[in-house]
Amino acid sequence: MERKVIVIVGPTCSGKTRIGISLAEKLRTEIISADSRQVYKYLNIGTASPAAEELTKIKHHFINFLEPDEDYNVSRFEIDALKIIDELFEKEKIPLVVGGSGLYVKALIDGIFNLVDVDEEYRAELKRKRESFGNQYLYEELVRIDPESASKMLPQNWKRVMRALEVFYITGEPIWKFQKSYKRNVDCKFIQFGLKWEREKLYRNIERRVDEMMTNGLVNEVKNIFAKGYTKNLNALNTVGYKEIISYLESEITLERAVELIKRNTRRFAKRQLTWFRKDERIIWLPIESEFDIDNAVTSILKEYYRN
RNA sequence: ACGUCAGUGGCUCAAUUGGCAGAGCAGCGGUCUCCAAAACCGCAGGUUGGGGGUUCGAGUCCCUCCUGACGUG
Repeated sequence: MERKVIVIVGPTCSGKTRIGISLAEKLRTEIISADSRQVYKYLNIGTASPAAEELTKIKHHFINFLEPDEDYNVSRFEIDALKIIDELFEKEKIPLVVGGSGLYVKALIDGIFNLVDVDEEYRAELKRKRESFGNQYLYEELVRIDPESASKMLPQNWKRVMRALEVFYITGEPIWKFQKSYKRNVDCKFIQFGLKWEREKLYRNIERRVDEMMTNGLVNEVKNIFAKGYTKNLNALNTVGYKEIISYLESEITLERAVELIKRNTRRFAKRQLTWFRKDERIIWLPIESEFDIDNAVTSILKEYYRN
């Protein structure tokens, strides 16, 4: 059997979940989710995770499989997802990847250099340094050890600066060497499909969905997460829909304002996703005008898949 | 009708004594090799309600008209 993988990408609220499930049913296969937030348990409403009944109908990988305080990252995703892909091929199923986390999808398709495990202690140290001395301090440290990478970043972008420092600390080599030399060989062909909506329609979908999240009890979902003992500074909760509700629960903003912000931040997020995916010329874009086209998209994907 | 206040980008507002019309939000574009729904960067947008006047120079002062809010009749 030829090792071809179907990948569905697109911004939030574009109908990936629905198309994915519909395709999975037709192909009698399973879904590999490439979503950095749906990986967490208890974050369902706010991440628009597939509904419980959908999850029982179709097997989904990487949804609700981590506690909110567990660490996860792209590199682990690449390794884990490749393993699932192999397993599916062995069962003679067509792997179906569905997701909106651009970097996750990219890592799966093109690979990402995989260093030793993250050094949590050093990360904490960098965090402390930033808190006491500021971005500029960290940046200057990077300029000293890896001026080439430093020249490509700004001091304000502390996450990148920290990552570069971290890589140097662990390996003794500048990060750009790994970025440049990395090559992966996987005997798999990935066919990517992107769901393309008119911007205005997409934004309308977003607004409608945020309203739905509220009526479905997003506030309670957040309260329940706290009730389980999790704290607000978890990466899992640094997520659109959650951070705003947390601000509301801490009386920093009104509920109305929180909803407004969720809508705004989701729009911005969608825009960033579009910027990311637009760059990838391998994506086959499927124009979608309305909900009805979602079914047509499934047909197009199947046709394209078997044509290849 | 008279009086008072206001009118500046799509929205909310800045702009010393008259001295280069600015900011936030919204919008748009971009960056991205393990916290990525994260973390960043950039761009555009204005005949300052219209018209006239004073002045080297007007968002700002004067006149007039328009619009809106409030007050009095």
